[in-house]
Amino acid sequence: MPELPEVETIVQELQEVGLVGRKIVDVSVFWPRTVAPLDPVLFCQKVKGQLIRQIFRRGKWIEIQLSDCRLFIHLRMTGKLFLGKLSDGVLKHERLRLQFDDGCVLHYEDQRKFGRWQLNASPEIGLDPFSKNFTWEFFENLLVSHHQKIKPLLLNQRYIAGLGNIYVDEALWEAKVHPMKLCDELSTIEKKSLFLAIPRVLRKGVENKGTSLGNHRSNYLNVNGSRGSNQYQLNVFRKEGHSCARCRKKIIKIIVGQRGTHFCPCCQKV
DNA sequence: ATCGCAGCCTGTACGC
DNA sequence: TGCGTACAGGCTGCGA
Repeated sequence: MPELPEVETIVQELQEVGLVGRKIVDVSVFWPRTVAPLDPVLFCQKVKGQLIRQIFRRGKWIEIQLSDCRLFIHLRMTGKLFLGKLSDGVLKHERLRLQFDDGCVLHYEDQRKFGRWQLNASPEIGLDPFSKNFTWEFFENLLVSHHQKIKPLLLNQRYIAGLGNIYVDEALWEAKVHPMKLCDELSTIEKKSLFLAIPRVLRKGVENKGTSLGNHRSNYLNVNGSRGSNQYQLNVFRKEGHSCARCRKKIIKIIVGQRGTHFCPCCQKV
């Protein structure tokens, strides 16, 4: 579920609520696979007693630097972090919790159990679109050296880290590129437009504190339980049947690389 | 190298 | 109302 803007918002909020500097005095793992392949008992032993030094985002990963190890969290589809109190009972979908020295608790909820907490195993992911190294040369070279549909390439975290289904559809619409167009067949104009659109749609997502679709609890929520507002700014994602904001033709939905894909058949031609 | 599919999970929406 | 099916913002591993 959470893509780069949602994870960035979560990391910012974890910093704002003062997680940095706190000491972890206890750890509970309610769904063992969350910390796989590590044994939950071992995981608790290693994390217990450590101080939170710093919190970063790397693509869709949250990296928490502890006194003498690093914690990498991937929220996948339904992972959420909430701050609570020691007295809180175990929440319905709570899979893990960290307890701090001041009585605060960090709850990790994950309805579908896909999320992962890893110790030290640094994820092998590509360039973050906000990094200095995300240059036109890098992007252009990436596209011309692969013969595949543009959308699956943009979703591949080994190349570019942070884009997911929502922001890829939005970036392709902004750049007027058909999601099934082969990436080594994009024109220079299309490649340049896409190169600019990717950071732009992500930046807008961060400014709006993420996209919270629908209204049930499996959707993305910020650390304080509030919703982002980027869902009100989307142009194509889950907008099938709506009019394109540019040309007024109907947005349609197809499947590309096994993922629901929304685009304007008039603005985005193969 | 790339593609398509199953699998990992739970819950919701929708058709009958 | 109930049941079955499809689908969901992610990612991996497998065979073709």
